[in-house]
Amino acid sequence: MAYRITAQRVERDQALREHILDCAVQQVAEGGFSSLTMSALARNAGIATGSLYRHFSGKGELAAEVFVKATRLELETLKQQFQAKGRAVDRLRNGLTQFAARAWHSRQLAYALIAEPAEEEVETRRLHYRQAYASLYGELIAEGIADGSFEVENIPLTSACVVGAVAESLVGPLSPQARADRESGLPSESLEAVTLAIVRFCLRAINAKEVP
Amino acid sequence: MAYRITAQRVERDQALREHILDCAVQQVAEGGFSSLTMSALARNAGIATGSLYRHFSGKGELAAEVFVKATRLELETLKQQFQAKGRAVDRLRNGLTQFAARAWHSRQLAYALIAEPAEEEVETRRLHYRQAYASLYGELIAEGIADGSFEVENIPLTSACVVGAVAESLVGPLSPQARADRESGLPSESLEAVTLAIVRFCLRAINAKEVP
DNA sequence: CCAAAGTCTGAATCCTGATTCACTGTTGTT
DNA sequence: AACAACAGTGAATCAGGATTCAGACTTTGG
Repeated sequence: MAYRITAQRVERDQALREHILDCAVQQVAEGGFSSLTMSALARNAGIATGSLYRHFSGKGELAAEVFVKATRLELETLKQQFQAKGRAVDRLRNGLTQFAARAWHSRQLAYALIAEPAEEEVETRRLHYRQAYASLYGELIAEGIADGSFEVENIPLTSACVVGAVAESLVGPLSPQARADRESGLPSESLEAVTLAIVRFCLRAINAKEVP
Repeated sequence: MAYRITAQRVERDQALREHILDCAVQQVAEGGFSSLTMSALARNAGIATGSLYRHFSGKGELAAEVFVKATRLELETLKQQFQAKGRAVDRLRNGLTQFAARAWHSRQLAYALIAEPAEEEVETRRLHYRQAYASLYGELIAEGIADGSFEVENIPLTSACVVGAVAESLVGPLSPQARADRESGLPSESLEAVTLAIVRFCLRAINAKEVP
């Protein structure tokens, strides 16, 4: 016995793992999942490709963790808004507004998380997190129903619709295509217009008593 | 001069091209885009891989044409419903119902067209056709507004939301994940429940006077 | 029937990244 | 210090599917 995994080692490993993930998220934020190659990542992180495999079993797992790390943040942020105090309508409106704004301000990342084709493992997580988003909307909708400000029959399906509506109305404006259009001078919707439309659409869809 | 492209040849070429596309669509309908490989397709179509390249410049173009062929059919079908005679509400309801039913009955294909990751060229078309769907909804909504049965401020964005809501509520139930769940005995929503939820959601979102 | 101009074939090749692994560097124990 | 056990390196290898291309075969016009 001449070697033991010391606490220091464990810490370093964790730190390095985080460092790798941070670099990976940044890479995705800048060039989407398609730009996330093992060699580029290794270069960015300042280590050898082989070393990546000490921390992740393979590309799929890595990409999935990147997705989860970034998505979880969005989910938590939304959750916080939804679980604040105040009326359900206001919380929903604030949450949606903030979500759209965040997506707007890091388009590439938002597009990558919402719609960019990626590894099977990422798609699995995507489905899972869409469910999670739906549940979040579902809870809030249920509260709104309870206090009489919303009216919805099938909460899970309605929630799915909301997730879809939000995603689609954002992905259009966020897509690489739209970016190309924008750069070639075509006019496009502003954040404010998109936000307003989404909020109205969703509030009406769930029969909110009060719509801006 | 000892060879000329005769009419017969042209016909044969067109027929073969269609045959290849038909086989490709069928393959996608059975196993999604991921099952669409050049060699499998060649085998299915009864020709050599090299021959595929006489009809399509490459995999990307081929996949894109497959997508377009299948999607155009759905779009046309929906268009027909939307441009039938009758009140806008009814046309919208009928269109959505039919769209959902068609997706439900060929799940794998619907999933492939709506959400499966695929070649860049396919993604481009996907974006384009989502726009086309949105335009279709947009026209109908405009008509409904004109006759006073709907009320919407931003038609393009609202239409995008509708597209998203429909896609998401269908893709959930249609996804490979959901299929796995279903097969392992978990209960899931019925077509009727999904359709009703979608119709209600959309009609309310566009402020329809009459909601089932 | 022949030569010219195409078309078809499918095994061989190319491409693009992920993955491996023999070797070198580190760390912890005695 | 010396050794054992692990960690890091990155060029070489692998994987898997698209693409090519040198014949073999067809069609056309004379």
